[in-house]
Amino acid sequence: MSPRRPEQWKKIRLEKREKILDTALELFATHGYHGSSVSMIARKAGISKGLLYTYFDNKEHLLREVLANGMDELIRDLHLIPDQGINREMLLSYIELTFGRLKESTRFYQLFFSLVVQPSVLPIFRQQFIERILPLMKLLEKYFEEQGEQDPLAKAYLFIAILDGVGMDYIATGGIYPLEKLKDLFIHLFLDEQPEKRGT
Amino acid sequence: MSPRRPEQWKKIRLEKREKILDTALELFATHGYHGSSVSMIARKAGISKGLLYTYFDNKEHLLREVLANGMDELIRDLHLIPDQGINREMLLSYIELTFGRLKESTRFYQLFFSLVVQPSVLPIFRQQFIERILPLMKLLEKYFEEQGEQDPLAKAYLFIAILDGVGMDYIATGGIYPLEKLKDLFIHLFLDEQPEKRGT
Amino acid sequence: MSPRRPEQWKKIRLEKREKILDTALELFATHGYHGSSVSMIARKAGISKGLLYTYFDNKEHLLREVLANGMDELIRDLHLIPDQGINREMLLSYIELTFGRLKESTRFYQLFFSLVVQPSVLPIFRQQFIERILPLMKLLEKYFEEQGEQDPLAKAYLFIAILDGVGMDYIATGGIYPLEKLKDLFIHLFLDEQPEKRGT
Amino acid sequence: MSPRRPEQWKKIRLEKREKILDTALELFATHGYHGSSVSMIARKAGISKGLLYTYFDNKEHLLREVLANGMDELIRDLHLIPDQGINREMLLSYIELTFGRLKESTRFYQLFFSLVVQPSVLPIFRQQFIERILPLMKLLEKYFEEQGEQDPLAKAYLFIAILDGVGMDYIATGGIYPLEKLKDLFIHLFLDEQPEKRGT
DNA sequence: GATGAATGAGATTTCATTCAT
DNA sequence: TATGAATGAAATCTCATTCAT
Repeated sequence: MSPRRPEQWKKIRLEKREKILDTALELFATHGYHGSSVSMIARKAGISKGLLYTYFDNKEHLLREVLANGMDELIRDLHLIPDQGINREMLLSYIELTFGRLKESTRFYQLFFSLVVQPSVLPIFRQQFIERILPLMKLLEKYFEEQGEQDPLAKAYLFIAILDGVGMDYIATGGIYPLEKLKDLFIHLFLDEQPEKRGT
Repeated sequence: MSPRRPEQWKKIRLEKREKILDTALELFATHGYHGSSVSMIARKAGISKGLLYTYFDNKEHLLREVLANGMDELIRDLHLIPDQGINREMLLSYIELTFGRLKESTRFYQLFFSLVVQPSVLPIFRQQFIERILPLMKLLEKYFEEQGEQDPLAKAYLFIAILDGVGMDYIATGGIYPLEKLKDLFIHLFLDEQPEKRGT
Repeated sequence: MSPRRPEQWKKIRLEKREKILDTALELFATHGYHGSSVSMIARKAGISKGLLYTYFDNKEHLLREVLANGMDELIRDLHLIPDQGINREMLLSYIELTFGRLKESTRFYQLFFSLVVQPSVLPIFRQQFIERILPLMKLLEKYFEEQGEQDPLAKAYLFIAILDGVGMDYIATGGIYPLEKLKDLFIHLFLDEQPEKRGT
Repeated sequence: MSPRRPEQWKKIRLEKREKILDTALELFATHGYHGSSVSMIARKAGISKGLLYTYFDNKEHLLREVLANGMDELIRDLHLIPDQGINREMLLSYIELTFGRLKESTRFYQLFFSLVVQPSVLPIFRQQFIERILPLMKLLEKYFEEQGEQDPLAKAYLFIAILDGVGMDYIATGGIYPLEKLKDLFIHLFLDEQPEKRGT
């Protein structure tokens, strides 16, 4: 056997790392962090426990990496620049992307929600989450303000709540959930409605 | 000395049982089922591990009882009779009650959501949950149909999604969440709107 | 309710004590000493754990009493006086009684055998047992010597071994064991045979 | 450094497994199944409790393996083929081997007897035991029939009873038991006797 | 006399982590 | 790099015994 060149080694390591992260995501998402043992993860990933510990310092670090990994994927191509404000088109594309990601990365959303609901598992997580969502809230508030909403902040909260609620219900019910319909209804609700007509 | 009378024993047991259930709910909700040890629960409830096992056969049974207990409280006074259909007033009262319960029984909602998202912890739970929510869905669909909605089922899904999303966000953010505002917005959205005006 | 007279109390206590001993015998015999919990015994005897401890100091004492009780029953009417030697008639009656006791007190034999085989459970027991069986051995040896046996001690050992073996097999196989036949064969073997004819 | 080769791992595991089985046999035999804790076994075998569970799924499985192991040893070289019947020579060799095994594998016999007497510990065991002894009974019955015995089945029962009784007494009394003498007497009883002379 | 709640020690079992090879 | 044996702490659960009433 010829010795592998450095970049080959690197590639192998990266692939194996990815494999571990995927497996860990799946197990953490379905059984929870405390409900998934390192042995289970290693076995399902097809490696030894010992090797896993050369990739990740410990179980908590593994969880952090799983989260970081998933977050990166989640916000890929999702460029909402806080300073510039958003328009109707940008919001539409944001919604489309978010619903798409929900389908692609269901597992990650599942883990995500479980950690949001149960923050004691990884205390820093909730803080990070709030920090990340605040800029979005600001943008939404500004957008709804420009649209002439009476209470733009509340509307922003509602926007987020629906995204979260649809996500949770989609995860809870699985394939039978009418995700597309909900998306259309959602878009209709936030983009087509003419708020100035309300109350007249 | 005379032994305690049966009703004395009963009272003692009932009170202690309640205490254990409360403690377990709190810990299961914040740390998750696997993240809460029986020792923790016993210590926090001020009793020995051994005694806990005279009240509940095992940890899983304790969880089931916690759930059953919470469910009972959740649906107390919430009489939606499937056969008769619902009107505006009944829906309003349902919403008011649900938002109220969210505030009163936040802990239970937290546990509830975590189990919905992570069904492997207690597999029967998801099934039970779906069975319980189906009648409500039917009622909502019928109501929205009578209101002249184009897609009443989707609207019903949206209704549930918002409740879930608001609940989750309220739990995730704690006291700072503008629950009352969201309730008003929610009521406005589903009860005040005149759908026949849409698109005109 | 009129207060019970002292002898009534005494009678009640004695009966309850008997009930506990019976229950303990049954459980110790079937599940073993370590396999039978005090709770099980109390529940099956229809009393509370606390009461049991007013009758017996602790679990080991209970076992001792069970053994003493059973032993008394076992050797009732079985008068083999070491000094006087035994004759054919006495031996026959001893065999008859022993086989009869095996049927009556199967449970006790079961416990007995289990303790003989596993002496660490109650260390004193083996010693007591050996002390009790030695006089019988002496009598048997003397009897077989008088019968002209070549090796009377070995014959005595065989005598005991068959009793033990039949007892064990009877317990192991239950009702289907042909105890009567074995008794006849046994009697024939030790009482009918004319040893002086052997080898001629 | 290179990892251990598979056969090295295998050898290590096999040896340690044997060590655990030996220790478990000794403790189960002397203190009984319920009387021997996993901690005791692990400590005596010189390993941690945790490691024991990588070798055996649980305590009951350990007991089963101990039994299977011992059974294999017990019946090694003991070929009694049911179809062909047995002759005097084969029976003699069977007796010799059995008495030999009693000496070699005293511990196993001890465990064996305790489980026969107390079947609730491992319910399947008694059934297995009966199934294994039935063929032997059949062979013995046929042999004694050919020898002209009046009641060959009873004689077969007696044969087994003596083996069991001698075994039990040997275990109960330890080194002082005259095993060899009993063997000679046993052989004399079943192989030298001329049954046709009886009753004349 | 009688109850059964209560305990603490210890039982069985699991698991994150380390280590020799 | 990779293995899986090995550990010790901690998890779930049991049980002999005590105690207030």
